[in-house]
Amino acid sequence: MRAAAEQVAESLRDEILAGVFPSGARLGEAELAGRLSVSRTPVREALSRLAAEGLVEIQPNRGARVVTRTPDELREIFEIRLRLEPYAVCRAVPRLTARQLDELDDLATTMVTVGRSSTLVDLNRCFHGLFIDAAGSPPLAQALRAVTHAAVVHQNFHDYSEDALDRSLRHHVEMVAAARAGDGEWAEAIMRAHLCNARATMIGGRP
Amino acid sequence: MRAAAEQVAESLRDEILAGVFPSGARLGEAELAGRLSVSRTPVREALSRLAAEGLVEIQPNRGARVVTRTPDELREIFEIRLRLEPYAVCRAVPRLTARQLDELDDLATTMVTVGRSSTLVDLNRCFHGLFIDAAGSPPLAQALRAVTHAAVVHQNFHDYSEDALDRSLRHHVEMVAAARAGDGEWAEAIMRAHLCNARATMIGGRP
DNA sequence: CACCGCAAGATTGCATGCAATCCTTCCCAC
DNA sequence: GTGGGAAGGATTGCATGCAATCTTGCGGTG
Repeated sequence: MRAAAEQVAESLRDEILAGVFPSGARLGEAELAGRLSVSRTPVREALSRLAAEGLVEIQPNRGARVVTRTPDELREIFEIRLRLEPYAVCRAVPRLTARQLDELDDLATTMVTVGRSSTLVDLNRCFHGLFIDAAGSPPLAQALRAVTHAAVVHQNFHDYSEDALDRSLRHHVEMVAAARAGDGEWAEAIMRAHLCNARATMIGGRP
Repeated sequence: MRAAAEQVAESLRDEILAGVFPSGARLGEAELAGRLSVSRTPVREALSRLAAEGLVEIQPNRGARVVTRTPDELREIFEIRLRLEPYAVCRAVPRLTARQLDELDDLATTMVTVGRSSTLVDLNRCFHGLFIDAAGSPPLAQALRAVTHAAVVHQNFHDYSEDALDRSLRHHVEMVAAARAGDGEWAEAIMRAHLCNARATMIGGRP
């Protein structure tokens, strides 16, 4: 993409995922343009892009807002992730380099030590993102990022019970073990459990 | 989206999916703006949008082109569809109205009669799109449209063998029967076979 | 007191203009 | 004859300006 627009999009994406803009926050073009010292044109382009990524929604003549998902949509997003992300992990395992394995190890162990901090969601995003990238399938990565991003916006680990959070972190560690063992099937199974655990705690039990 | 930009995007989307612009065709901003009697601004916005939809790819300072997928990417797109579209059909079946069932019937039977015409791909797109919409899950629809669009660009039924095309059309009819019976499991199974059949003929046998 | 209509301010949508980058082609040196 | 390089044209990227639309606050009316 274009340099300035790319920078604006990246900055906005980071800030939205970091929670700087809460869900539903209004994103005025002029305000963003002023904040980043660019014209409104690249801002509009970035907003368009983020809208397609599922991070913001644009209403004609009414501006852009950070997306708000209904509980139903959140549940659906997990259904999609459950069907794609385990597959991505299975594909990724045989392609992981030693360097990437170490990085995953770092992320998993760090997440255990940092506890409930704001960096936890960042580390989690990196962890899942690394697997998605390592799957080596641009279409898969595109499809998954759209839904994982949308989920992350509403995920801050605050809702996790002590038990659920503990399980989630152990899943990461176990997934790295499975990856080191080269067992894609194992890693895929853990990812499936990982997402079910997340779904149960985020959405609540089956109604 | 904005009125003019929306119109440009829709027009471009239709023309790309209709094959007016072949895969890899250059999409100059000035040319498109002139053709549709708008300024370059909405054209740029539409191209950005279509890029996010996976229909075109934008290279910085080098303009936009209709996407070209490698065989590997096409194969991956089918892997994604195989994991999402049967699920979408299963969800859609209990939600289909009588009117939608009739429409599906029309589409399926029409596709049998028209034979290998250029409208076949359009009808096919409507058929699959109706199921996707009827699933009633915006995130699922978004994820699926991105990959199905990209696949349609490279799909013109020319590569289908007589047998494969026959199977494909019968699948549609059977899917409608399953939907009328309210049997989501049945419809889901046929959709899975339908996609495997398409994958086999479009990609070729397993290497 | 509540509700509807209206006008001013604010914001978005599009057109246009200019600078930056890329592609083409021609020329020159080897 | 071939390869490298530079100038010209063409195209993209961004900034700015203006018209159209929406939001907000106020006044009037029932």
